Amino acid sequence: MNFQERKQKILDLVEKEGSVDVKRLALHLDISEITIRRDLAILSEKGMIYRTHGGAMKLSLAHDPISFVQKSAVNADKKDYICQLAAKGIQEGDVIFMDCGSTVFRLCPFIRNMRIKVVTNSLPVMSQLLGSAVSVNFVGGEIDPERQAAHGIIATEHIRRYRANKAFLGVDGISLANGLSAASEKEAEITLSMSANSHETFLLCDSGKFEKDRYFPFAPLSLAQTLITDQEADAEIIESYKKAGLKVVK
Amino acid sequence: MNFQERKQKILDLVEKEGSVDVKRLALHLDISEITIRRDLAILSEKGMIYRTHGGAMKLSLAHDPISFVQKSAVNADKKDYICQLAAKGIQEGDVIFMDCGSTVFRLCPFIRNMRIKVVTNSLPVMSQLLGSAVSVNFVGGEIDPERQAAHGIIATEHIRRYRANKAFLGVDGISLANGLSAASEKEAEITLSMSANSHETFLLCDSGKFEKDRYFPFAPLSLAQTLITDQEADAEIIESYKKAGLKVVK
DNA sequence: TTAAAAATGATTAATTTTGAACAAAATTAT
DNA sequence: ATAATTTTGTTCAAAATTAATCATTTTTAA
Repeated sequence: MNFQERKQKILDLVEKEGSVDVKRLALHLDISEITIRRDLAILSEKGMIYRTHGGAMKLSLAHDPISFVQKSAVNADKKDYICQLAAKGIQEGDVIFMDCGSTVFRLCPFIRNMRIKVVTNSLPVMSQLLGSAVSVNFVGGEIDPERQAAHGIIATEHIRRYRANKAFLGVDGISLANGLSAASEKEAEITLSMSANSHETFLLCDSGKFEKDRYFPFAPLSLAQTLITDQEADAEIIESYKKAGLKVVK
Repeated sequence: MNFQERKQKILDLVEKEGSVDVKRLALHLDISEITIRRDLAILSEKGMIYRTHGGAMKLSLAHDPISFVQKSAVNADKKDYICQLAAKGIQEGDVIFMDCGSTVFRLCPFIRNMRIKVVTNSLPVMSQLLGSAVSVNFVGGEIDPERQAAHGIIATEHIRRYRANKAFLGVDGISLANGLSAASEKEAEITLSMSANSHETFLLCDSGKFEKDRYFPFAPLSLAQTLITDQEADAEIIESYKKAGLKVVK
């Protein structure tokens, strides 16, 4: 295995994983650590990776959205389960909306290899899907650094310019009495416009949010056609949502 | 087995496997290693394969895609000098356009602490400015993964919605005869609309691009009011640009 | 046929790459 | 803050690869 081949593998791994460490590379490529270090030194010299203590990182956009990745790790299992179900509802050629929720974000790995168009206002989603088979359309507007997403008049106008088959949206709360609720007006606005401009709306919502109302109730349950949730969801509550007209997948 | 036959087999193998090594080729083609080396030297001389230590590999695998950050590091000194000058032209409260050129990208560190609004179609620029004092407005649209930026109808429409004091734009070529030229139609479109919607247009252009024409000439010199360049710029050329109406800063 | 030219192989020296050992620097834990 | 650990840089030696030189074989052409 010569330098060129190692270089390929290292770069691939850095691209795929976001970061690598010397030990694992040495083991994986079956070569000494000192050589890996030399390789990394060359690659970072060329500006192709960012050298860290003990390894290297992807440079470019990787920095900021990483913080989001960690946040989305709360209830990761449930969210992944939900996303895996959601991905089954997507076909090649689809045009889909994805909002800036942390559950929706976890849909990315499941759709990277699909030839679909994604319209999103979420920076982390875009970052995850760039360079994949997915064609990404980012919703423009003022960027909220905290939410890592675009919101506002221009963003909703942008969304209105497009027509999607499916919208995959997160909500912060859902209840029979007050419908869907969000933690901020801004997010609600995006949810509404994405839903309005897509043929079918999927709600990605873990069971922990059932019968919880958040700061800003903004829509009836009927905004969505399908609710995708996890297996711990209470049967009785599900039944009541079904009666309200939602198709529930779990 | 003569050279022509070996050449064919070597090329086939390189194509199929991606990479080959001298030892195996010598064994496989039943010929000495030195001959294989000579063959590889000829093939690589002709640019048909990439010679590595101990073997050879496919050109496409050996050549690595230059990342944006890496590209921006070419002529970094000149670019930084230009950007430092450009930053002096920015005041608190300004609304500025920044395009997706690699020179413009390097303006980011100089403006991070300014309370201004930046409208940009460049992902790296946005990434650099997020979390700083700058308020970032990202131009939406289809994201070109290679250029790391948004282009197209929706992007230009988005730009038209805003009015900026100043536009900081890169060009790929500039000449007295043919004006400004770009490497792609898409980039030219963005440059034009940013310039049209800002009060003053600054061209950030290192002297290496003077009197060079690129693929797509798209505007006369008069599109910009000010040209910011480096100190190595030829005095005579500068004089001619000044006569054409440009204010030149260096 | 026979000399000249070209291609190949063998040997050896030079170069490049890799690995090992250890001190210096940086990071982490106490 | 201090000690322990990890990571890194440096130096040197070993191994692998290549380049150079020259002899041998094969091909070419008069």
